[in-house]
Amino acid sequence: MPSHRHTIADDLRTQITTGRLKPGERLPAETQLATHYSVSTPTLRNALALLQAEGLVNKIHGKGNFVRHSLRHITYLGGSRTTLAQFPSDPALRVSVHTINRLAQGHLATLLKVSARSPLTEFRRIAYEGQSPRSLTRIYVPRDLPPPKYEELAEIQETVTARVPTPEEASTLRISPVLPVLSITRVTTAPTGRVTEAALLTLPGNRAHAIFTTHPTTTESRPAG
Amino acid sequence: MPSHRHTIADDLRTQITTGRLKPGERLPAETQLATHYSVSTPTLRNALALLQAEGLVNKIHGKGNFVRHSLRHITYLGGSRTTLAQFPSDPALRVSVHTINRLAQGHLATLLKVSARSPLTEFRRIAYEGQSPRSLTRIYVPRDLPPPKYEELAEIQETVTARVPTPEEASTLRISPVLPVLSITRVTTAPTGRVTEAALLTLPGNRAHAIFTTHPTTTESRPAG
DNA sequence: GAGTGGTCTAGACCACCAC
DNA sequence: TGGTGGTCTAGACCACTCC
Repeated sequence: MPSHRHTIADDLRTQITTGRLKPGERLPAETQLATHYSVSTPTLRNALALLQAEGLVNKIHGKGNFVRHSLRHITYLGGSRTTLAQFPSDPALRVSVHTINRLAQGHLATLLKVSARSPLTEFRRIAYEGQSPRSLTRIYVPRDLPPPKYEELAEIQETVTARVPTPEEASTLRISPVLPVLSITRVTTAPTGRVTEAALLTLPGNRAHAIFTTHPTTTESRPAG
Repeated sequence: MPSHRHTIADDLRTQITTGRLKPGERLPAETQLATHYSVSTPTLRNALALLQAEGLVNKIHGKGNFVRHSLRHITYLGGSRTTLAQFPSDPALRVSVHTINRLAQGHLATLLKVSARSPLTEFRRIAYEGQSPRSLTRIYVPRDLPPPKYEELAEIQETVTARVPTPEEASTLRISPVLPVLSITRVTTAPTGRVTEAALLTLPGNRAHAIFTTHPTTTESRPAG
């Protein structure tokens, strides 16, 4: 016997995938849906939570539940030499940037190999596709370093994990707190050994992947095409 | 103002990470915890759901909530030339392997660039630390190919995603169905262009990360900006 | 201000596990 | 059989968005 929320989720999922509910369309209010399915509002919300975790429904506080536009899949290309100036290099995206001056501390200081309380600049970028946020990037650069010259990058190291978003990330990306996110920490090092930049990317797991390509034997480096 | 469930989760998380609650220990019953924190049982259960998603707590129906044993962190090193013979190269781990003969189909055929119904060998490996499974690897090789020579690998491509485990993966790895997993698809290609091997790794997100290191060569062109 | 979702309460009943 | 978690009810009040 499937639980109520699953039968409700199945019904709504069918309506979405068959196109009876169209992308961008607002679902009836949760109270109305609860009445329609003869369940309490928490139960109906649990059903919607399933669809959110699948990325089918986008819930906006104060506005309603919307059928997601099928967003383009996000492909993060590992090892690319772009830096903060070009980072989300897709011109089709709208990007907001906040710049914050702050001091290194804790994990961040370790990552950048600087001492605690040394000055940093933080760039907090959110990329939007239409109205939907699709990625959050926090970039940290030591403020006492000259802008890096890309020809002189010695190493790019990317660390990838899967986790649940922090409450802040969940609200920023408008995703469910239980939707896994792909978290990429990208540290670039100059030949001098100094870390020129650390970037923390958070991508919704249901529509993002990261690709890393290695050519072990040959030294030829062809751009991917 | 943080919500109740977060403050409760924070408190329990502190008790777990500081060792006041020890690995394997059973937490008080949910009704008792709800009384202790002066919240309703649904609210307390929401708090526990957060800890479950973080992998700190293991919930067993009819028995209780248990503090997870902390296992060693899993580091997946990207771009390594090891193949199925050496894959989880840690000798401290116990590894079980099942070998299955099967036919390519669907996504798997695409991945291996072979036609549907062409013969494959599947190696299904589970690595254990003590009694706890820690990783699941499924390796597929075309059966009509000679064993690859590692000197002749032309390309290793790794695709990384974050998602919730399939029910089968959750039970195999003994993790919560809502705990994110790091999923790595690793495809190796010979100079001939043939795919020699595809490996699907599933790692519990809360104790695994993947590291990719790139050393840009000076022959690469600077990205347009 | 009207309507929406976010969170929470204080229970209820059922399903699973061990004794 | 007793204790545990799984699911659900029928509300309540707060926070956000838009007009």
